[in-house]
Amino acid sequence: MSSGTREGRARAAAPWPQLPEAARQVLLEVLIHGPIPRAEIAARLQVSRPTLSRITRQLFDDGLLVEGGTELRSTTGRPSELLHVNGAARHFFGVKLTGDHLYAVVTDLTAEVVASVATPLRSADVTEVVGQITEVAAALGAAFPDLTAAGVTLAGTVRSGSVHGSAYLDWSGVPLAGLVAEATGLPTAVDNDVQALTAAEHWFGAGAGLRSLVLVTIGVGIGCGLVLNGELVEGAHGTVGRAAHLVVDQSGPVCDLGHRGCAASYLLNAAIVRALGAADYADAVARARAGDPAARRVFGDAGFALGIIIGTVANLVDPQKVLLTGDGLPLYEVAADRVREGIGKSYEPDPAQLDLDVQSFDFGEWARSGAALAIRAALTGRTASAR
Amino acid sequence: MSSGTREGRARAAAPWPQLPEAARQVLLEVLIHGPIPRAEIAARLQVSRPTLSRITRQLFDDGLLVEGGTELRSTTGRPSELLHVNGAARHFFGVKLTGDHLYAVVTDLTAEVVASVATPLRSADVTEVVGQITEVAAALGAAFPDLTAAGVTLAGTVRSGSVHGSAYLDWSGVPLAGLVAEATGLPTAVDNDVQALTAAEHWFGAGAGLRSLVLVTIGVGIGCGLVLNGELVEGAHGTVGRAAHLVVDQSGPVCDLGHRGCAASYLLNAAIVRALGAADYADAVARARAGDPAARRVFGDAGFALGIIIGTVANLVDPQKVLLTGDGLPLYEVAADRVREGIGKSYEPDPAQLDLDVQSFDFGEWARSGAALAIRAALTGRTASAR
DNA sequence: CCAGTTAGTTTCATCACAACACTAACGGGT
DNA sequence: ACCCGTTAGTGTTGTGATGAAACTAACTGG
Repeated sequence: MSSGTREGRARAAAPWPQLPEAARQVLLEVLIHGPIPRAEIAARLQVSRPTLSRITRQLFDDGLLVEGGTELRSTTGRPSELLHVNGAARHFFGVKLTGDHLYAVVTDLTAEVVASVATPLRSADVTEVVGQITEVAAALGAAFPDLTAAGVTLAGTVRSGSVHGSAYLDWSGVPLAGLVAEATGLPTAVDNDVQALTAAEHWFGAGAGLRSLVLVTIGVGIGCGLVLNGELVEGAHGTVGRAAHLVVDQSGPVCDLGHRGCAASYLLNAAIVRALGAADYADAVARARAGDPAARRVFGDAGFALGIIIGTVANLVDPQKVLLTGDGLPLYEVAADRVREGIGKSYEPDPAQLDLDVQSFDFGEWARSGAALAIRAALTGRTASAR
Repeated sequence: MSSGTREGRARAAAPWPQLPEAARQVLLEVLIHGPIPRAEIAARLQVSRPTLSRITRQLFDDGLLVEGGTELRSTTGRPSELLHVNGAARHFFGVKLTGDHLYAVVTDLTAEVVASVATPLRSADVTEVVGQITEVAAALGAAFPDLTAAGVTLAGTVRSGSVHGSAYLDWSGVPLAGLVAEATGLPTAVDNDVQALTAAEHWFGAGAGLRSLVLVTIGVGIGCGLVLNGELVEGAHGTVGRAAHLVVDQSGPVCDLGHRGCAASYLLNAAIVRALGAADYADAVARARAGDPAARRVFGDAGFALGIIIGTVANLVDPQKVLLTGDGLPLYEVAADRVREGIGKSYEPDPAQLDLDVQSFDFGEWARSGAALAIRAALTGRTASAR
């Protein structure tokens, strides 16, 4: 049995070149900091230029890096050649599972989406879902024979590739990474969706390369991810980023957990829909945009609660930047002033030092962050799959 | 001017041997994990035994490491020799400043206090305070000619050795590390007191070697420090760990910032004294211990607020351990059940996974954590002083 | 007292690295 | 147009750190 998994890994790992640690670091640097001259990489990684030359040559030979364009870093002298990641060199498979749907994408090495699919889940049974993932991987992957790794994200508690509790799928103790790796033959990483999105933003998004970062997602759920000291905070028990039930106003509505006036009771899409008696979230947003006073009040209060969350988390970890995203983002359009008010009420330092960055969102982001997870695992050598 | 500071650093850095990076890592490992066999260090640092031998020999020659005792790691074979840090090899100077007092200690390399002093501050003027620190360093250091480095802690915002805002001393933009380094001739590190205490607990205390850790201090102020991914979280603007003003109950008392029912309004020593009309905190504690119903209620509410803070922070960062300490610790003795209640109310995962560790406290800890800061700076090479 | 086992050290070949020296590519002055 | 100064990038080579292998040391149990 153990030899079986070992073979599985060997077979799967084959398409990914055995990069030495130094080469991985260089590739990562180019990935995160975009087109970048050699000199800057050498400075960042504290290596000499000859060493960097040797490493980049290897990466050129592997087709992972290409040169393109030049940049004058000073008024005189020879211009630098800029290094780019050759995205097309490898492709990755990303999946987001919800309670009833499967969203899948194929991205290139720069996490650019090149194909995507969304289908309803046939069943919530683990084996069925793994089977369906495998089918989608085969279908999408047909055009990309160089699929290198897979990443699966879902809402819930994930510890080292095993799902230990999921809000929408009633799974517990499911070694999903191993199962998907075995079924697809791809090294597979599995993580919580918000964690994966945080990592994706930190490597490929608005938070690229920052030392610290807070990501807040709003929508069907409320999520929070942290990057501190340049690393994703993983949590000792896989339950990092619980910020949904902060107390906002005890005379408020009641949430699912029975808290009166917690952030979730104002902020969740479902809470907004319920408070307005709207048909769905889109309807509620439409009413707020049309100027309906009740809708504006409900969205305003939700915005205030969001501000409290942002301010509270920022108080605690003092990040360089706070990213806000999620399918509930229309809330911010409608009630940005109330969000600011909530931040002002809770954030203790000078509000000017809080850099809030609102990132547009579509549902494909979740699946893309699965692919980003796969890229991350491949590059850090943590093939969280078959271990 | 710049040559002056450079000379200052060169003069001061002399007593600390120029340890190569690898040797520093080994020394650190022994410091944090106590008496430890070679094999374990080699495994942790991923180096071969020959390499480790070479490094330890260097450290023996420098007098920083000693062998002592043996340990049988298996039933058969030669026993391992345990490595200890030779604490007496170096001494460090630690200072805590309050608004009106100066607390100073000398510790050895293992952060064991070997001498201590407390004196009133003659003045809150920067130059005066630096002068007084220098006097105390000279007096205490007379018995320890091998003083290697100094560390100063105080409440307030500290960024790279400069004090940018202090609650009790009205300083702003004071390059304290540089000033003390110049006056004492010792490489000097300066940091926020709670940050320093967190670092001290992480290296020398109950959180030694943990990957993640939350420290909550209660007393005159409320502080919170974070260690995540094995590193102290420093904060992008030096304002990490603001947790004092979390909303607990909006029908509660009002704090200094005008918040109604925030944690600080219940929890600060001053708030408890005020609520009870007590003479001082000791009086309030005595009344609660004697069973006075009003006192028990006030302390109980404070305990509940403390529980909310602990639960909220633990929700967010999911630490391996939460350490509780500070001069307000009698509160926990009196109202442990209400603290647990507050945690239960706010902490979302299974409360059993929250490992709360209450650490006894005396005021010398603050100064000791200054020395720990100095040790940390010396060992990580970050002489935060003269830069 | 010897075999078996693990700890620690010495020796030595290997390898990665940075210093050095060189070529390449650019702007600007004459 | 051409040279010069400047910076980017690349071979070459000596140095130094490392781990594999072999060896010695220290212990237990038969």
